[in-house]
Amino acid sequence: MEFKIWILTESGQSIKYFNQITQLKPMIEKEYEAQEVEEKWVKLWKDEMFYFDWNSKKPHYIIDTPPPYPTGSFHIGNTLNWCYIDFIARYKRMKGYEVMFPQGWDCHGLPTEVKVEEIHGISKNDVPREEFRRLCVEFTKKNIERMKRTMRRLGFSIDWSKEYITMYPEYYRKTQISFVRMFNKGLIYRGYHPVVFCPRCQTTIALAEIEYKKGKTKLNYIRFGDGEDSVIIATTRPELIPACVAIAVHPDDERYRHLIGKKVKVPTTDYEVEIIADEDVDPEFGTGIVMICTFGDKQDVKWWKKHNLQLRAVLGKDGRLNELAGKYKGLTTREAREKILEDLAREGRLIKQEEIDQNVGVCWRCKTPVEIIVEDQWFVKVDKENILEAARKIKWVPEHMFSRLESWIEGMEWDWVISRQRIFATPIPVWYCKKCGEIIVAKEEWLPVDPTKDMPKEPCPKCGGTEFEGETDVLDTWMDSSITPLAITGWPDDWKKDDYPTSLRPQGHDIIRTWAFYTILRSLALVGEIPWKEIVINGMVLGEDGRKMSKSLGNIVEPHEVIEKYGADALRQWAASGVVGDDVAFSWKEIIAASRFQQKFWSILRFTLLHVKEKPDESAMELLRDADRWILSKLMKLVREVDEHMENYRFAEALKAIRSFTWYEYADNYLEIVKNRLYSGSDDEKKPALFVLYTVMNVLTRLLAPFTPFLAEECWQRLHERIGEKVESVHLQSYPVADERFIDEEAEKRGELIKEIVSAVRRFKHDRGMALNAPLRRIMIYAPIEVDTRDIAGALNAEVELLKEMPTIELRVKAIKPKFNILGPMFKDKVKAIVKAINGLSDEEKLKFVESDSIEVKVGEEKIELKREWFDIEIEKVVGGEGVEVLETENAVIIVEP
RNA sequence: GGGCCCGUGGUCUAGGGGUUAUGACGCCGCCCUCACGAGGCGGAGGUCGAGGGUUCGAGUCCCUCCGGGCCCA
Repeated sequence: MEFKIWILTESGQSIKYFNQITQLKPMIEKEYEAQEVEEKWVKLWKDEMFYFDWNSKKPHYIIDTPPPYPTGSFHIGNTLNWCYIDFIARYKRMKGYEVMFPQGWDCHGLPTEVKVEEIHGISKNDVPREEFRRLCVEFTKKNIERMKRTMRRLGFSIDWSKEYITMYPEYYRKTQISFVRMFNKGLIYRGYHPVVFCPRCQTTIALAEIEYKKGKTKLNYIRFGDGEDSVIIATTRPELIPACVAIAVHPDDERYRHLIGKKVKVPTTDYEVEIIADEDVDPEFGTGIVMICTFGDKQDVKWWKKHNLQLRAVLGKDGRLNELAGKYKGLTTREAREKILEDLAREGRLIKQEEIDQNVGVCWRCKTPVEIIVEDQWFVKVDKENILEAARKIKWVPEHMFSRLESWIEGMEWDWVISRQRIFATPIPVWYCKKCGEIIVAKEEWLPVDPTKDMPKEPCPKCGGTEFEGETDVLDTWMDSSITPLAITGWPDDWKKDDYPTSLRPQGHDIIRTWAFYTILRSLALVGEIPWKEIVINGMVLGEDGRKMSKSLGNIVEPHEVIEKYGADALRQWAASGVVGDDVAFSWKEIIAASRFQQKFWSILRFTLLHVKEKPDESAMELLRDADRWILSKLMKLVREVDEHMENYRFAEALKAIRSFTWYEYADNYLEIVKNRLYSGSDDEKKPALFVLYTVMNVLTRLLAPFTPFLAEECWQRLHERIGEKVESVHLQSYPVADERFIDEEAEKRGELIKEIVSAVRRFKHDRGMALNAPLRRIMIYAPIEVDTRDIAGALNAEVELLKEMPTIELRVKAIKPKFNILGPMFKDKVKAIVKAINGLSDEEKLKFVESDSIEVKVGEEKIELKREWFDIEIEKVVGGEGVEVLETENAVIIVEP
């Protein structure tokens, strides 16, 4: 490989953080090949670049990264979330922090179980629990690998040595410890709770597993009680009358207010229930009187909890009514419905029936309507006040996201149910004594444990029994993921207390009520502290049509499609384009614009490398011209601005500022202005321009590094390779700091004037149909400040003369524009009249006003003195000259001899 | 039904009391300028969702309505 050797001698490339020598070509290509460059750096960058070191003396910055659910594809919504994290991580790292950007995987859960059943054509109960779990683990591993590839391709600066996987014993041991500790603190208990149940599949199912099917049903009007105090209720579930525990009306319903508090007998039974008031009752539905049963639907559960009603669990797991239903015992719901309606009709209690539309919850699998039954479940106590108070101590970005959590907490009606009747999840480390029924919770040192195959290491403490029944219920997945900030800080074995709370939680607003809420709850319960100092919330990614991405709408875009067409950096720039917290619509236009910027930046690099051949030394500083000082001053202000935006997570603003400086100030103006000097100037003339070229490229690549890590690295390396300097990755450099020596307001004014003059003359050439580099005979400039004309001459291809005095040009006041922000508060409603008076002045009066600094006008009967500085004055210059064109800009008069 | 957010040229968007409303894409015209034609220069295009209110002055603040989005019932 001769080529490689040449590179070695030419540039001495030997960068400790790269896996191999970079193959830089001596000539820079015209086109930026994002694919090629990005794939090269994915291979060259070493993971160690981003390893976090607990012993580092730098301030620590720890990110509680979301562990995604390993579905197998890292989607565009994840991309947005992770881009934000990576912008922050890279920025903080360059700002001198020791950054931890760990990565976890939230493995457990129903979708994987379903997928595994599908792939293997089995039901989870067809194989031993352990075998089923093994299949899930295997499937999940593959998915994780696929997602990791996408994440690496997107250039995320993840510390892969800090990877955690919740389905592995090392992690779920922590989950189990957290369970045990909270149980021992009395924060976890076992109790009755309604659950959704499929009578055909004989299993409880999660709310997420319910499908809703539109259908028709009959609304039955049924009379409860007799005589004066009888009421007519409307129900679609007459078979649940034996489960009726109350009757409810709306508190403001005039028709029924007198009934509140009274009791009424429930038909088909021998007991009475109370008539209560509740605002959730819809007076428009049916008769406006509703019966509450345990349980017809979720609303019943809500009422049951709220009003602390008794429980009449008439429905058994077999889907039949039990002894509480009296003579209807043993009937299925359908049979019971017919029989009860028959009986009620005979008694004259069935007043009428009408057909209505109804959404029935059905089992996603067998489409059988689901029922709500009551079962023993495990709960975590929810201390609403405590959690709210803690959540207020966290900085929410954007702030209004806190109110989502707040309203959620305030509306919470019951504790967190953490038990699931599933398999692929963290086992609940509990047994029941077969002899006395005592609950035996595992000791910490026994963990991790699977109570369905492991047994307690001690006899029952209550009765000494040695036979146990292992808990088959498992934990809600949120029990795994709500301890992530603890897990990444080494809890419980080697907990870095001093690094807690962690610095940042970045996550989507869709899981504020779950992940954010549960994490705060658990952190308080386990260590008594908030989990993070700040939480940055990202929005959802919508399709190009502004609707949520979904298969049925066909508006899904996958990251790999974008990467293949435009590369990861372009996708990352798109991710930066929105406001943090807002939903962001995907946009190919934005991607294309981003990739054009990359090409523009590449062209600038190409131009830079054409001229810059060695590292400019400081002696260039003394030779700087106005144009040079101007762009350097602007550059430093850009650095300040970008830094401020980054500190406040305003990525769009930061990137926009970089892009517009690069393109519209630097490329379109500065480079055009210095071109002539670079091509045909003397060494002393070139020197300062080269200094600028080098400095700007050096600063811009670092500013861009968090956003476009690949492009930035490539340009950074090419620039240094060109000047023969060994450098480490741009991602290990410090973020630019504004060099105050270059901030120079006067130079900026002169630079702006140069820019103004150059573009005015270019516009003039354009209007005349001349080529922009066509020669002009002579240009004379009159301007309020003195300016270096040499670059103007070069840029315009003309001789330039600076006039000391305004040539025979007459002045005329073109416009007097009132500054309303000054006049408004001073003269209130008289402003309009004043403006009218000013506009009514003659040309001479106006000129006199401008020259004398004040004028007196009459408004009605009143005389008002007006100051010049209360107005913006526009002065027009009138020239009598011949054979010249006069161009007037804001700050200069340009006389062109074509 | 509840909570939160958002309606600005054709499309997307900046701006959160001050005159003439930002930029991008698209559109129209001109220029093959030695880094870039996926470029440069110039231009047309908006009664800021509707109605009311506060104010000397309202995309901007308040109220109502209409439309959209997300989350939760």
